[in-house]
Amino acid sequence: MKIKAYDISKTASATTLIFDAIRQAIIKGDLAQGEPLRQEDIARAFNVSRIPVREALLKLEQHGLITSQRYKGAVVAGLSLDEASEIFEFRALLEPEVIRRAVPQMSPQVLETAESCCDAFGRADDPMQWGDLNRRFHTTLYASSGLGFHMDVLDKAMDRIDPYLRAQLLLSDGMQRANREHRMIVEACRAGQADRAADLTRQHILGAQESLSRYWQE
Amino acid sequence: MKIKAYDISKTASATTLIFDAIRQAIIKGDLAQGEPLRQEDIARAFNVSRIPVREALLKLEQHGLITSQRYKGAVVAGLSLDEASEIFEFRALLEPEVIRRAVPQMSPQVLETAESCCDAFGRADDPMQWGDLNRRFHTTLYASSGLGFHMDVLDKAMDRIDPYLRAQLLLSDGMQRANREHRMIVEACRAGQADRAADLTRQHILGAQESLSRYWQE
DNA sequence: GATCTCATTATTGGATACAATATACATTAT
DNA sequence: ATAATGTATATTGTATCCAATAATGAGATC
Repeated sequence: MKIKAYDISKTASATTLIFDAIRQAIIKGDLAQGEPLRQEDIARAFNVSRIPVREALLKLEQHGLITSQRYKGAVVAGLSLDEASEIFEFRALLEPEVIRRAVPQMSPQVLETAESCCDAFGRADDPMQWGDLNRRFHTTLYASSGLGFHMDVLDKAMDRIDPYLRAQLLLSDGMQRANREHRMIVEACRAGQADRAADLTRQHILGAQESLSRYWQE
Repeated sequence: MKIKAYDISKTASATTLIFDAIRQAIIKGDLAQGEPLRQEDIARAFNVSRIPVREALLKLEQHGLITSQRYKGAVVAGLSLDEASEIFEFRALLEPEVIRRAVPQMSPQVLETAESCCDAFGRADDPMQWGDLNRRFHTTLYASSGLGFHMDVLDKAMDRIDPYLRAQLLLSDGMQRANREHRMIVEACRAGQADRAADLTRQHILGAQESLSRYWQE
């Protein structure tokens, strides 16, 4: 079983815990696309019945992380390069607006956290951490925007594309460039330059997309 | 094969049917915000057990149409003016891009369908039909874009805001103006003017938002 | 009268059992 | 041998039952 199965606690519903565990496994690439997810197997792994498992799978399907067919079960969703590109473009459209709104609201504490992500990002040598820190960097800045709905759909978009983003970070200068661009974005935020932060964010995303697209065909 | 095999409604699961029914009820305003949704009641209404009902409620929660608390149940989600405005702005950001991509791909048939929506819109006197036709008008045009992810999140945004959009159509010149603007959008599409269609769409949405905001305050 | 237990009830979360469907394999007919 | 058909098995969908929790109300205490 490739899913990390915690023993269920009472604080959160079983459904939520199972959802989180499988989501992590997919995002980190532990579960490859197309991998089937059998209700019974998952239920055994978590020491629960199939009911909460089914509800977790339903949530995963809504997030686009799995696809399921009636009476046939669920598999980890695949993503073609075209679909990945579409989601990159979606992010490139949305995130500049989000950060533009966030900049005027950013507390020093938020900027501090973002910079600590940059520092840790530069020091980390575990490729898996890069993905986590990259994601935390962006969500930290965006949180100040106060935009609930935008963030909801953005989270979904990031979930969907996360494995590809991690792959992009592993490319020759992927991590180096991401680090450079992150620091420029923070700088613009600290200076209160919302438009510049928005523009840098847009280029940051489109750059990652292009980088991934180039290296895709080999 | 001479026998035409209609698919009995076995194709859809009970969960799906319940989800659709409740979604419609919320979108059309039959269920007011804050209205509690008891699993047992719904199960009786559909002659099923609570299991498919719970799964339908989960999907509705993912769509943002209801909110639920552990051991306390679900209620129809509310939406403040601020939240509604955010979603209008979200749509204003996304839909111009979607239609811009759709215009070059539109078949004559699609344009025909869109115009038939306009005609029916003008003739209809039932306010409830306006909302349906308005929605169908937009989704018809957008379908040509081939953007799967964009449409997914857009559907969610439209679901969320639909009751407010219907309210806006009921305002003094809401329906008249919508009709006018719809025809201008179709015209641009037919002429292959993607940028113009995008711009008109943006103004169409922001106009509806402003109209609703003004009315809201008095 | 107000408020604080504490039992009662209503409602949701989850487990078990059964029904519906798909898949894999064996069997038969051509 | 190949395609069609029947059977067994695996897997999902749903119903029924029990457990955990929240809402309700009656009586006790001040």
